[in-house]
Amino acid sequence: MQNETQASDVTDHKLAHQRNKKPVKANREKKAEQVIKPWMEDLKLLRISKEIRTEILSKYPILKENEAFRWLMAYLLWDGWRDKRTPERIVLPAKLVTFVVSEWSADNKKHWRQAWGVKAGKPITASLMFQQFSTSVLPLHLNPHRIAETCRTCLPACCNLLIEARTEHLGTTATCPVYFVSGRPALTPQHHRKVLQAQGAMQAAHLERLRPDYQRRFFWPLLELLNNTNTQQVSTVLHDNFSHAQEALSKRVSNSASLSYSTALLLQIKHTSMPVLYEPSRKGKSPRISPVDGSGPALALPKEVRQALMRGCWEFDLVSAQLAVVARLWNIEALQSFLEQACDGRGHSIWQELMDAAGLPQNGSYKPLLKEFVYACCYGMRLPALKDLLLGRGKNHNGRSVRLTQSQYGALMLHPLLRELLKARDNALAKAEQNGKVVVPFLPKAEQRFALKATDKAAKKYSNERRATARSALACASQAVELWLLMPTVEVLKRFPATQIIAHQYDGFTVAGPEYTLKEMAPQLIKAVDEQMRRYGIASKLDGKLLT
DNA sequence: CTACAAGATCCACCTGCTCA
DNA sequence: TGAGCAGGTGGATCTTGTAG
Repeated sequence: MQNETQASDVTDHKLAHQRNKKPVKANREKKAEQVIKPWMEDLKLLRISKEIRTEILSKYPILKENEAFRWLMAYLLWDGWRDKRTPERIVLPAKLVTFVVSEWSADNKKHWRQAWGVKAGKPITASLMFQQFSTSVLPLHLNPHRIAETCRTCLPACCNLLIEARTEHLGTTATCPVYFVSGRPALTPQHHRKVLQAQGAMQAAHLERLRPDYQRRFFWPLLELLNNTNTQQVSTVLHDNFSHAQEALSKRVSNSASLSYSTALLLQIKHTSMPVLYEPSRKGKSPRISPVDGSGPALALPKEVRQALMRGCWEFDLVSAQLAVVARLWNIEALQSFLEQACDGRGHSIWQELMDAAGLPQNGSYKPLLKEFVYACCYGMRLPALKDLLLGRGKNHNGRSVRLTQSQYGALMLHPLLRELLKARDNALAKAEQNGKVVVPFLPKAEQRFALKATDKAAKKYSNERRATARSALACASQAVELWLLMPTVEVLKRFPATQIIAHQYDGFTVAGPEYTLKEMAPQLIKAVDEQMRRYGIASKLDGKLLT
């Protein structure tokens, strides 16, 4: 440990003082343990070796001050101070550490500041502690709104489970990896049944909580389906594919920050067998259904990693969904017929068309840029900003290296489809501002109107800027349509009880199940959604493929 | 451009302590 | 008791990622 020497300077004399007071020579180590019995017992149960236990005591007598700190220390030591007899590692969330630190007394904080050479005024953060202990403990995600509550209730319970798990494994296996992720331990098989019951109850409780608000909404069946998944099946799929996902992650060319971010997410997914619960946006700004509290990370993984993680499942998504939706909502006939041809296989894709128009090479590297550009068009980005986006100026660059030249930009903007799109969206914006709402006639009656809302940014700084609110309403409207288009899948999925959705990503979803069942189901699913789209004149289709 | 989640970091502001 | 400063807190803004 790099900080041993620093800290021992501060605390050694205190310990010496204690010892001088009670000069019992018999067995210094044993005596030391007796003095701070309760937390030593905990450390024993956690199988921190005696060698380390006594070492901790001599270096950090201050440990016994706070109960929460005692546990934190045990976790950190487990990782940072490993020896032959304490080989395991704990992963714990950054927020949990921060929380525990916030429970420290002022003296305690002062002590550690000194020990670690932290400048006064600078908070003791989780990352700082991780640095100090040079561990591979990773900061993980927790919902900040719920963290305090989670920590208060979870911490003691988790510790008990941890102890139980390790006690049960004593003598049976040499190693017993127990991880703490999001404050929840991965459990031994012995606990599994209990956990499944608890998870079932959790899913039921979640649905009951949502019921009063959303039961009458058109997406309720989907919400019910998503929140009734069999977690065991999901975690089996993920567990089997974990090595593939790691491989995919290591192959991905990426900067180290995003790599460690993804690694942390992956670890969290691996070691939490929690059900993925979904709910509509909490802020009520979007009709989209997204995962809640801790289940989100699967969505935030880079696409290729996520696909590797779900190998063997079928992934379905709508082809250029938003574009097709706006073509319909804003009556852009040229775009509509172009997309129809592309879907039928008569034409080619819109991306290809635009790349050809701008004279861009067909190696796929420009597609993400174009995609971002086109969607930005759909959501009302103004011309100068659009130009900056394409020419690689301005801030929002997302680490992309490609950009268009001035002449490529000029050629692209001359494309008739694009001009139509821009014209139509300006009309739509103007109309929305004039009416104070956006109306989508083919949605269920109660769901047709979308009031103008300020975006987060606009609400803060430009609360009077009405354009921004019109943009947001347009976004909500087309996102609702997207959800509406997917609704027929619920009926189909219910006909195949062996299958289930293991991830829902706004315009698509991933379905797990037996291979032959999936194969049989896929065409029916695609047919159902395509019918829905034909009914409303949306020029898109459901694309399904087996992830390999 | 929209929406979402979580983490890191900075800074304004508040609290509470010391000393004259 | 008020001036001045140290230390802590919470909000804003940035970042990462996802989906269109």
